[in-house]
Amino acid sequence: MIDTVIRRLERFAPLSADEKLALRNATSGPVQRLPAHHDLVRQGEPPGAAHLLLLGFACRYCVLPDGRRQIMAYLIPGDICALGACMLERTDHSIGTIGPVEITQLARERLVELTEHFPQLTRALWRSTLVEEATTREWMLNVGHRTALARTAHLFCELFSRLHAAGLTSGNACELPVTQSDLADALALTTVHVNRTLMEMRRRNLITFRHRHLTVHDFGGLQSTAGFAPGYLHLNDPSPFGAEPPAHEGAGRAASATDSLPARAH
Amino acid sequence: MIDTVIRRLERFAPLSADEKLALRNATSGPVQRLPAHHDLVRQGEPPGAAHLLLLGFACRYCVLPDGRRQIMAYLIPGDICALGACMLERTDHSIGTIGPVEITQLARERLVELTEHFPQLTRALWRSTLVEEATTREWMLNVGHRTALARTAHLFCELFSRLHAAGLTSGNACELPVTQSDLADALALTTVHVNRTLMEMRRRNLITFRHRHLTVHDFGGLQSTAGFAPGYLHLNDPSPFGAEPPAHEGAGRAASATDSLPARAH
DNA sequence: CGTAGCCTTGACCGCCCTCAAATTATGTGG
DNA sequence: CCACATAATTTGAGGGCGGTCAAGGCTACG
Repeated sequence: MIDTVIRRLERFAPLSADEKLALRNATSGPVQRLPAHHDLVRQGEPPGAAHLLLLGFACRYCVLPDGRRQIMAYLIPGDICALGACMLERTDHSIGTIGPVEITQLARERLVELTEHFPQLTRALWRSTLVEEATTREWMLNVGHRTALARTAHLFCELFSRLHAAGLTSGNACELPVTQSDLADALALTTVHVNRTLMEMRRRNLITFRHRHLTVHDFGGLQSTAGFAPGYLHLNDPSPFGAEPPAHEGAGRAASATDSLPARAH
Repeated sequence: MIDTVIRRLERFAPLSADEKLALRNATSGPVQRLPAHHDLVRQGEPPGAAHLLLLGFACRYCVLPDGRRQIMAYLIPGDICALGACMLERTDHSIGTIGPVEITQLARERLVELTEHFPQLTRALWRSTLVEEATTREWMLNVGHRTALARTAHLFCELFSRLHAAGLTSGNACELPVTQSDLADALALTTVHVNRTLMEMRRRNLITFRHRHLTVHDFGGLQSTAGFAPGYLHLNDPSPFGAEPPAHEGAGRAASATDSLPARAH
């Protein structure tokens, strides 16, 4: 798994052998198993350590005074959780597991050491947090401007693309260990409406999502209903289904030609 | 102005004399005046340079295929525009002026040099982008979960606090050179509804916003209608109006005791 | 086999959008 | 300094997307 992380970081900056070794050493601690709904970092507390997520899903979230939860990012295997939080003195959000997960710690002091000695590695890590920020901005577009259908489609496009890049898809399907309620919290919708939207998406033969298992029937259709342009993910990977000009590319929405996504699985 | 920037960066990491000097030199270029609605960075293009904003307002924004604009951040004097964009190969958003501005450039090569030689400065810059990200997350809460009234109040709380920290307020008032349409694009509302909301806020004697001039009549009330907790801004400055326990601090919303905001001006 | 969490469906309602038009600033050339 | 054009603000009427409340069915797991 650490190889996946290094490969991803090297897209952001070339790493020397020393830097790779240092990163390996920093993440070579014991593997911890954690249950579902367990907080790695809690809002308002000083950050403990960062964590490399090996298995399972986690999320960055906030809880509002009235108890509603907003999920601000999904974290998938290969992601470093709480890297940003770890660089600040006080965290303004929580990071928690969704289902059971496996992680390995990346101690805060080690991280500070790394950033003091290795400028290229630092740049790579910085850039990876910038991509997270770009994703957050895209989510802001999602909750602010898109209809429930487009919004949900967009989330599925993003997750499927990221899981594909991480090698966690098989064909046009993948495991997505989240409940409809987790989706609702990420989409700023109610579970009731997420359910209706999922029904509608199945009716349109875009996707089916059952038993925490996602099948994409028509990625092109999904993409165009979402207005999904994957550039912000900075994946640079071959897209899940080949190549096709991204749909809905009107004024200003930019997408590089190399990472467009295709119309139809099978 | 550069002193303001350095002071802010020093809250994130202690800077050596060398680092401060290098930063001064990097931003000592000629002052440029730019008109309103001028793009500094354009969505999809490789980033040119970063810019230190000296006077006037700018914003980070995206334009959706249907022409709607989402403003994702307001940039005020003392902010470094496009720092994040400059660290990535391709920008996924635009940065444009709102009214006329004065800026000074920070060339990309200089920025790369700085980050290669000065780890503390790099950390400070990194952290400043992390605070931007935290602000983006807060905006996501805004557009996703708050009513038009709370949403607008939240934006005013944030802007007033930031302007206060930058020394750009006078008493309970400040210049806010944005139109209702600019507010609408930031709040994911229509101008029509922003107008109605501003009316309502004046009726409640919270604020008046006329002729690009904001007067805060009741910051405490504004804060509590917004559910505003300023921790995410990492200002560490004395709050605009003194001290008071933040309102609406229910489950999970954390705020440090040092940066709460007060009930009433005068 | 029982229980708790998760999913599904229906009826009703409210916040904010849409469309349209009037009124008031802002700015520019004469 | 005024005439005019353009931008910005204000107000009204009506409609739709998604929320709320409520109840029933399904699935997983001990």
